Amino acid sequence: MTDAFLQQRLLDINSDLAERLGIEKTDNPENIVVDFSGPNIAKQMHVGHLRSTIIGDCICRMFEFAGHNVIRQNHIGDWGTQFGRVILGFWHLCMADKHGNPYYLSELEKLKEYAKDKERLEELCCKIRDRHEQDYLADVYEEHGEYGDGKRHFGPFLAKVASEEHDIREKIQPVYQFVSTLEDSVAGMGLSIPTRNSQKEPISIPYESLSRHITAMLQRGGHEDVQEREAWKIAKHDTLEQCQKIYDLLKVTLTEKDVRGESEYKDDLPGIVEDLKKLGLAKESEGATCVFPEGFLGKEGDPLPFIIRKSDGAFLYATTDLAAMKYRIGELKADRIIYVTDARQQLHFKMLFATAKMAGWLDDDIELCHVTFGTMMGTDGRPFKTRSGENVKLADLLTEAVEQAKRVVEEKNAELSDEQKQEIAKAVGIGAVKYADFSNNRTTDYVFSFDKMLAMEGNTAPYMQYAYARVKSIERKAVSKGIDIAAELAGIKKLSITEGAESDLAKHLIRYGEAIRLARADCKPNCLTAYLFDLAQKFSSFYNACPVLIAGEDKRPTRLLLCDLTARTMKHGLNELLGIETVEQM
RNA sequence: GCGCCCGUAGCUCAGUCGGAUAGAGCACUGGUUUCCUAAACCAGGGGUCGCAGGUUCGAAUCCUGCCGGGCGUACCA
Repeated sequence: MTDAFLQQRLLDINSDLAERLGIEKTDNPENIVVDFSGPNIAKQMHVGHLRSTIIGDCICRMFEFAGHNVIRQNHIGDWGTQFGRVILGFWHLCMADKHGNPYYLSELEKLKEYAKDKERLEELCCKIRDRHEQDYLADVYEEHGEYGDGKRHFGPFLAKVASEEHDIREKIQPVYQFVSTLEDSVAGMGLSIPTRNSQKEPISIPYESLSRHITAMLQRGGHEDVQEREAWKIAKHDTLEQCQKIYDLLKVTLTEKDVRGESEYKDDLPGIVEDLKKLGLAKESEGATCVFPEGFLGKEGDPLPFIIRKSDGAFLYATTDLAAMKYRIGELKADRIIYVTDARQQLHFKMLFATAKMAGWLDDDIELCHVTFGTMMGTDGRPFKTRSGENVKLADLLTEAVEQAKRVVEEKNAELSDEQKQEIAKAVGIGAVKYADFSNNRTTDYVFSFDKMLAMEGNTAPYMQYAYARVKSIERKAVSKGIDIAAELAGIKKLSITEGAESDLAKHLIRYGEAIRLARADCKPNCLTAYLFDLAQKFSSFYNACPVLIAGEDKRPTRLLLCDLTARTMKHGLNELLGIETVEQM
């Protein structure tokens, strides 16, 4: 690389008025659908959603910057089995209301406590089941030979809930957990519970499959379930509101308009199954409707099914994903679809892609891409959980990160105002969580540690943010010394790069576009963080070796330019592409 | 059993469509503040790239086998 070339590139970047640091847009803009985040209804976002959410967001930002038309799709889990659990949860809320006792709270604790004590667990489950049966039967009536349930208590309760949604807000999540935990607990105990089938005939089913039974009935499209759907809407709205707060906190570019959940495809599901049957691809097998894509083998070497309808008639995520894919190709005109999920879903997506291909739903030029990532581990080397083995809520994790960052700020910079400290703590804490994730190779598991991610040394958010703050500090000092940076940079025609640190920094600055290209091509944010870390290191060396403001007239403009380009590049990378905040002072 | 991912310095990891003495960070050792933020910088030690073959002028990288770990493998997502 000649000096002339290097200087010309730096001057070109400096004079780029489009704020693109001299990086061109693509000549070939595509419609790129990115499916990411996808939290579940009635469950708070937990650490399991973090990676998909922020990696997916980064991918969107990178393709958008390249000039593509990115269509974000938050494929939330609001149909499927959770649906039945939410309804069952509401039923328990109703019964708790009737008894004047929120039994689900204390019983949830006990179910967890007795998890390893089979005898006591069984005793508790029997007690719960017996009360359930009594409550259910007390709410059933028969008139003129017609069998109905929920007319006395559950129906009116749901009507009340629909009109007083704020009252229910706090209760959905614990009761949902209660239902899930109860289901897990009673599995294999051989308990059964009375309910009805879709012909409104009384039947008895295994207790652990009650929520699935409800799901299946609702998916068959019972018109008498209007109330349940109304209540479910409240739960969904509530969950999304909580999620949006977290997206905003994380600086993730998802909004309500990007939400298109599983339920949006519910009316398409029977058609999907029919179409695949007509094409001769879907067959009945062990009561379920399955596609057997070529090349997928099960344990005994037999063909592996891609199940699109369960034996109880309910649809599942395979069906929904097929419907979503048709929508994205047909309505959104996707040229490329990127799915961002954990690596465990690889087989599902391989079979999904194979099925869509066999069905002829894919033009050859449509690219399907499954971007996977590893599990977040605790420092003990096991998947990151709380001490009691539960998923860590994302809201709690982020709060903790900001608090820990606040402590560091207090320690390092006690003289700042409270407001400044809080702002810095937020940028550093949230930034640290995101940066730690981005800087690790997507495909491998990574160990989550507050201590490491909040360290000032090494490839961390605070180190980057500090480097940025130091550049900004030079600018502030320049103003107080009466140096007009804008004027010096505008009039710059020729650079003077003599020191090794200057040249190292300069050469690195002109390679930003290359780093972005690499990161985007493989959907690997760590390529970008590696570049930015190198940049911060090279700047720090330069900062130490080459004084800027006291440099002679011959050197100062060049050094000011290097500072300015460093700041612009770091800010662009951190803010625009990674969604990590920078602060002017720290 | 089969499939996918991983195995690189004491620790955490980059580098993997072949290219020169294999790179960071942490930790460890020593040094640097009359000068723009020391949350920094500089210097140093430390690696048979899991093992064994093969392809190649050249392999951490590609191929085969093995060992070790993780995940998945019919009605959860």
